[in-house]
Amino acid sequence: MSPEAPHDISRLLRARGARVTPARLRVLALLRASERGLSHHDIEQALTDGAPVDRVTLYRVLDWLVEQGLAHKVADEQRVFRFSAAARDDVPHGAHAHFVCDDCNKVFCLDDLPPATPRLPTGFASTQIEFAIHGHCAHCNRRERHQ
Amino acid sequence: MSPEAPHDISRLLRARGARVTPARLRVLALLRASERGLSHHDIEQALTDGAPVDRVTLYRVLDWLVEQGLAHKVADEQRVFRFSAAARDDVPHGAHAHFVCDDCNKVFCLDDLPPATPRLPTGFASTQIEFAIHGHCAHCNRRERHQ
DNA sequence: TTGCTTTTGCAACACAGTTGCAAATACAAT
DNA sequence: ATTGTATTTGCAACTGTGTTGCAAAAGCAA
Repeated sequence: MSPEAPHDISRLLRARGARVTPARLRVLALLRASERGLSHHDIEQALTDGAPVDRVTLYRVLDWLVEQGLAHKVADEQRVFRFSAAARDDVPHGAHAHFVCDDCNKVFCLDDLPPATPRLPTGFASTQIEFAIHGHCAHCNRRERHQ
Repeated sequence: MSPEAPHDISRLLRARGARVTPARLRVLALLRASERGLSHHDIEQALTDGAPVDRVTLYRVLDWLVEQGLAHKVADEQRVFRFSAAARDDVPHGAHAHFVCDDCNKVFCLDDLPPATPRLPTGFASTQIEFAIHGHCAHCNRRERHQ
């Protein structure tokens, strides 16, 4: 993962008509540089440069990033939310399947997977389909084999 | 769902060399009679017959049932554990398909759903497929229409 | 009934995440 | 640059789910 200049991230935020704040810059940069899905706690620990970010602010920044489609939010096995940066040109969510690596907790978008709408019981109406495949990603598979 | 006699459940527990207690009987009977996954809170509410079950006891009974292979434990999107009775002849893992009502937040099991294993990028390995359809259930749809 | 082991109930705790609100600040308009 | 304003932040207190330790109660076998 090549490190990105703060300016790039800044432009990314501005392009969404959003305010560019240090917290958003730092958190998104961190997510984009990370090989793994990070928990709130992980991120709090990792943000050692500059002023410490308030717990609540961090929660809000993370939720905002998810809302903006810039990050993914998935609950891990210990039912703790883990966040990872979304792919650059991300399609609106619900339109594609996700791959969740149970080793590094990263979320990969599988754009070319059309989740076929199945038949539902009478009276049920579907608004969104969530399709997540769990397993081990290529990177973690490779690392596993070398041990 | 045909209701089961307490005696049947009792035999089921005894067959595992386990002690038959009221809490275990009532909780397992409830899970077996329910069509959807139940949260700890749901179960606490539902156990109106007889003496109220202690919070902690309920947690322990549920974990014990899971440990015994008599129940499944899954964290939902709101990171709350939901429990459901295990099928008699247990289907291979990863075949779970759910409908999540975004109004009442209940989870329905969709038995007859084809979880076709899709093709993954090279190096990726799938262990479990999570397929959740979000929308409005029949009950909430009806209620919505009457307002 | 006795005796031993498992299970229960209680109180207190741990931890992730949330809410309300006043102070700070990004940014646009002057 | 200065000002005005809506957004964002930081703090404190709170919610809800799940856990731990331990003494009392209950299941079950002899």
